[in-house]
Amino acid sequence: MTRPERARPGSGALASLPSLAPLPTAAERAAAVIRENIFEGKFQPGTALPEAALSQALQISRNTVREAFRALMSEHLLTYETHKGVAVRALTVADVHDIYTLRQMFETSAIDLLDSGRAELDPAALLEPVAAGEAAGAADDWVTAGTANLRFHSNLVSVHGSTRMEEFFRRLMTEMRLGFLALEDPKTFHAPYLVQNRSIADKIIGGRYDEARTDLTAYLEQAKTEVAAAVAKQSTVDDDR
Amino acid sequence: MTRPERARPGSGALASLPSLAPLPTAAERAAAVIRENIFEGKFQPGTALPEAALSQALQISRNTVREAFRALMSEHLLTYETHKGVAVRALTVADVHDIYTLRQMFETSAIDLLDSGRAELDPAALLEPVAAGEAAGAADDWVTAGTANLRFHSNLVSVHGSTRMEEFFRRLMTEMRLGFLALEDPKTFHAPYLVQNRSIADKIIGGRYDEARTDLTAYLEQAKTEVAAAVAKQSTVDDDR
DNA sequence: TGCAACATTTTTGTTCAACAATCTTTCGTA
DNA sequence: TACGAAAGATTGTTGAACAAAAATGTTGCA
Repeated sequence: MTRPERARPGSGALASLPSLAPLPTAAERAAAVIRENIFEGKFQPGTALPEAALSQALQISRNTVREAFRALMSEHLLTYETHKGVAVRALTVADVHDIYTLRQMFETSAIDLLDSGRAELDPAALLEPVAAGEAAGAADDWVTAGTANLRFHSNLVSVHGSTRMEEFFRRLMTEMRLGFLALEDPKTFHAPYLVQNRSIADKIIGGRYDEARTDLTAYLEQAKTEVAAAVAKQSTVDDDR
Repeated sequence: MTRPERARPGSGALASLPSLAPLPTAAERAAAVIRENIFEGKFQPGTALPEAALSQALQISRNTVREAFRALMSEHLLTYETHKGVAVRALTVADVHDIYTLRQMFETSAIDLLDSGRAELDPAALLEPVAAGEAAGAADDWVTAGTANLRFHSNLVSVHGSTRMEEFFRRLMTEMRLGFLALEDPKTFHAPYLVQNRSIADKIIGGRYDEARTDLTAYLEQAKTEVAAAVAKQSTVDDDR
């Protein structure tokens, strides 16, 4: 006998839940804490993170702090120089342009794939993040809204079916979150995109691929301009300090 | 007064020279040695690398060995599992397909860029690796020929002008070298591609982009089949051991 | 004052020995 | 043979220590 069908969270929704299983190693837990602090804005871009300070704050040995740093470096959240230690990554305007150029390439080619019938897409993969973004926006939680937004675009790229592309795109999304930190008013930035994501999702699902491509390209161009401006402003502020 | 013009190494040629400057930290030097051993075939794919053994062999402490491992993990040369340590990466057939799909995407879109005049290319960037490959082939040095081959394709992708794409493509090239390790007869594999690279380079430089695209696609398809077969064979051999 | 050379302090790079936690292997028993 | 417990090997982590490099502070001089 089968159990009655009941509503289940859409694709990707569970991914945003905090994992219940505690991370196995101290280094990973430390990395998680540091990562959290970066995205919370506690450790601002450009901030140096001395090993001794983190060792004391997290109550772990310096060697373990270093392991955590290595992990975050490979996530491109920290920069490193020999004998100078690590610092929270600060995006440059060139970074922002590079990132959006690649997003344009990966996302529009995903639509091409759908358009030509070489790939298929579960509508829920787009609708779930859109709905999650709208819900977060309604609750005035713009960090969650931003993350849902990124999940929308990641799921679109997933139609390529390439594990390496997904991994690479995840990296780009991580860097986007660093860029979001530079925004002065996240609400003003994110709110319009909630509407646009809904529209793009509908067009893709409805098979109106040309319109979707056009809208997406405009979307990315606009977002790039805004984030680049925010990052530029941030770097001038840093210089003044 | 100007010095007389004299022959200079073409673009990228110097990159293949061993760096004279010794690496600053012991961890980096250790990583270089391990990397070397992998590509020399001394550490074969799938081989576990115990920390204690490397520590003794390289005369460095276990902590430093771990730092070297971290670096190589982020280069995707080593795999890692908690409490199980690291092992030399062994490509799967799925990996090979994924890699060639992405190569196809990046390389043909580079030609598109040239075709539409949105980017330009220094002919030397293609001709130098082609010549280097031919020279290495003539000297029966198929490791160098393989590396020159990869440089040819990297330089093609460079026309995108995206630092992240270049970095990502370098990763793919590194993984290709892991795949080359599975080849039974490198000469039989590489020799035909020396000729094809020359032909593709000529067509690109000559503006015959459609032909170049066709040839390149055929090239990649053929190479994918061969490397996938070699990797498949290698994995069955490993299973038998 | 401005600046260059030197001395001091801080921070990173690395080692070592030790122990806890987790696999792997071995081996005795049912 | 199959199972499971004990023994052994390997990884995860610590803390202290010192060398080496970078950052900082100080002095002396033009």
